[in-house]
Amino acid sequence: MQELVRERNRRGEGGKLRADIVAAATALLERTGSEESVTLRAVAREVGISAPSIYSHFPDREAIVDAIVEEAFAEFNAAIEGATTAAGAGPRGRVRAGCAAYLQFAADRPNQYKLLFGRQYDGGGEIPPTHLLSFQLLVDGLRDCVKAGISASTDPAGDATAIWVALHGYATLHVGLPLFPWPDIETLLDRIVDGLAQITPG
Amino acid sequence: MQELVRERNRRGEGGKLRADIVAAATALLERTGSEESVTLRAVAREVGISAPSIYSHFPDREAIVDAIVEEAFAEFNAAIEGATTAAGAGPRGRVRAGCAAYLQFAADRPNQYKLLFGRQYDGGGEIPPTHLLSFQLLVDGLRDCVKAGISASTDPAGDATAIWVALHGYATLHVGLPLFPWPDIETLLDRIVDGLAQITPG
DNA sequence: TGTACATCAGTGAACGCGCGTTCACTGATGTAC
DNA sequence: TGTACATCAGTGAACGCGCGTTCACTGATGTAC
Repeated sequence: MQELVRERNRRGEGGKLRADIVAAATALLERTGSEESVTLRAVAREVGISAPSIYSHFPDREAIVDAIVEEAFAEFNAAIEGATTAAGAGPRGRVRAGCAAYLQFAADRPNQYKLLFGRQYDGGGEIPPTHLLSFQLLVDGLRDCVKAGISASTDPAGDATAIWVALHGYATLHVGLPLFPWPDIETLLDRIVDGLAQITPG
Repeated sequence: MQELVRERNRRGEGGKLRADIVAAATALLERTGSEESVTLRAVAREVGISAPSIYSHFPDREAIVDAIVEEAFAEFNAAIEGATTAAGAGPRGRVRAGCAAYLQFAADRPNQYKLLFGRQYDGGGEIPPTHLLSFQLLVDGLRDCVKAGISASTDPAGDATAIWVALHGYATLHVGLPLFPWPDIETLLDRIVDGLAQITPG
């Protein structure tokens, strides 16, 4: 709970406050563990401004949360994409690296992850592509494995879904149940990827 | 929001109110979708009593939630155990039936399911056996598959963990993302069980 | 170069709300004599 | 069978709290003349 008084921005630099608000809200979310405790007043306290100041940059509390989600998805996608497209690995290696990065993000920022994929989403008639980029990369990866002759999959999208739910399940259960006798993460990842992508042995 | 006035219990029947409170709280949770909205006052409204009446039966708000969890786990475990021990199926059939019942419970009562496995649990030094009964049944089921010679698993507990996270991931993602092009649930279950339990083809 | 002024980046006080919890109580119901 | 009384199953009013949001404002900073 830092109660520092912020220095006022220069004229024309009011926009800086917006970024500070999102950063503070993100920190608050990660620290407190729940979206509900990212209150408008708590965010203001964290930034070191008065509560009404937030209304210059966000129409209401929910808009702050939306901004956290947007920024978190950007960083999440960048992490997965970066790991997946890293050179020097075959198609299975790229899929594995993407899955590992997925779990790494969830482990590093569990509450941001929970916000990304733990909320109800039924608005807008269609899921924004940003939300499915990691899934899309996974489907592409499985297709590459099939092309390379190392996967027996006849339905890469369906198998990618199976892998995705396994990753999501591990990401959320592992955080909530740290006392469970979890197997080694590398072993578990191998089993999930090889078992569900139908990687041919040998 | 029923605002009905409850009939006062007879003497010696005060205990009935406890059950009514838990039932109302559970209904409220399932209807509103979040634990936070199961407030003491909302529960009282739902039952049709005044807020202070709850203190005869629960020391505080959290105790109500704990009671929901306890009851929900009992019913969840009964559902899985019932499906698993149903006669007339081989070891793989029993595992599959248990997994199907797991997903059925999560689909029927998503918010109770979320409360069971979506919360942080690090208290008490050890996870209560009630919370892991379904997992234990799954491990036993995989062992039976190995014994029957239809699974190549060398680590039933580890493979059961992989299956569990996949089930959990599907249960939670499916509820939150209904617009996603989900594959047929039976197909997905087959892939998860056969792929991760290392069921030998044929 | 000096000054009036517009604008920008905020603030402080107040509102109504629902919350958890405490307190002193009430009135029906069963029981002892 | 009648009645005084204890007990039980609740109630109504009040508290302090943090919340989201609105309102009228302030004071520093840059700009036009």
